[in-house]
Amino acid sequence: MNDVASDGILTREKILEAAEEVLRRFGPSKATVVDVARALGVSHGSVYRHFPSKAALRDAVLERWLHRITEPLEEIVRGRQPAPERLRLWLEQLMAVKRRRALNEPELFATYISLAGDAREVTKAHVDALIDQATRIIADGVKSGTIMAKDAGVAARSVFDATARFHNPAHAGEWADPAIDQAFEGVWALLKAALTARSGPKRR
Amino acid sequence: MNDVASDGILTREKILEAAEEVLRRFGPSKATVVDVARALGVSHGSVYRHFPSKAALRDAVLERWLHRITEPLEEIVRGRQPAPERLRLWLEQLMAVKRRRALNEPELFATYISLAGDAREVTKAHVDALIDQATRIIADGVKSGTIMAKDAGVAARSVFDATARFHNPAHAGEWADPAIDQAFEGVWALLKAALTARSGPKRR
DNA sequence: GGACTGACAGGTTTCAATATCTGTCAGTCC
DNA sequence: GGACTGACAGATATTGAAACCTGTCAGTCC
Repeated sequence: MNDVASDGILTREKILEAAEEVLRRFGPSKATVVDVARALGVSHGSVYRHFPSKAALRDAVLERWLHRITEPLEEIVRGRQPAPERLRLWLEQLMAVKRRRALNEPELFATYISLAGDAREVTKAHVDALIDQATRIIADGVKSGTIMAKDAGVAARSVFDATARFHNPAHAGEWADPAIDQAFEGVWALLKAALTARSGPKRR
Repeated sequence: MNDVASDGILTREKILEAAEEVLRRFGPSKATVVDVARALGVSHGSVYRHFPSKAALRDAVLERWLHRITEPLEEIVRGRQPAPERLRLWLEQLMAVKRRRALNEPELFATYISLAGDAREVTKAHVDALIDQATRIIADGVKSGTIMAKDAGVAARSVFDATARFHNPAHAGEWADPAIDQAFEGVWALLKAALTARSGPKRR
């Protein structure tokens, strides 16, 4: 009995693909390594040759999945709009992607949420990548004078934190509320005001 | 067999007290109406004379519990500090209370969190009460010229949303992170800048 | 007569026995 | 000889029967 998937060689990539499909179908609580192996026509022992544990496999799947969020955002980061506008576009796109995934891939989204409790590393790396993107936009704005910020990195993290309700999966349940867009407008108005204010220390 | 608690009359208030104690001890998943009745030395049927359902009882307990959060904050709302300072104090106090409760009353806190999924009414009322407090502070600041905002209510809701990470129970797990205070400082700096900026439309 | 009881139906939770899963490794097979 | 298998121990999940809970109501008891 030897029929490693379609054409014979078991690669890390093939396992990841099958594992993602299994996770998508069964969800984080029901997906097993045995299922993944079965999908590949392989014994589960073989999977352990490529990944040290189920957790490592799951993390790798999610890393890939999260990378597919950050990657398209790069295009916006490198855009030519004025930085404040670009930051807003970036936030909108981020929110849109998260909401789309919460709707269309609920099982993987649930896996992502449950991950926050377990291995925080992958999640943290994802957040860091996003904040890095925001930092680049803001630094760009500072350089061209469209944004005021002492430290682009701190400002980016603060913008990310302040908009948590709109992109953090912990709030996914609230995204159905139609008032959410209005709420974002309110927060964005404050952030924009803060970032584009004519600066200088407060004067009483 | 007739020994209604200590001194004979079963009141709504006594039931609430006992129910809170039971919830505190057993948590939201294990507390039962029978437990509450047992604690009062009463049959569970009697409890249903005062509350139409277990959910209604649980909601009433939480309403009381949440009221004990908003009430002490009133003192700050009515304080004499300049509005921006008062808003900051109010936020700090709010965060402190939430964190203290998450630590000291984990079972009731868990009940509160689980409530977000079920009956949203009580939670919503609590949020509305908090936003009303923030609105009063901001309106006060607008009146005395220390805060710039077109609509105090909108600004208050936005401040509340932007600081969700620091007081929303969905983020309770992150409150242990020592970087959380620094993160709050960053967000507060933006909010303060936005609310105290010398206003006027952006001029390029 | 009105607050309280206790037995009840239908639904949910618990518990322990059974099945499945994870991670390992000696052995098979090209 | 290196990728893969399959049997294994210990841990985790599933299952079905029994126990328990919710919500109701006719009836008891001051």
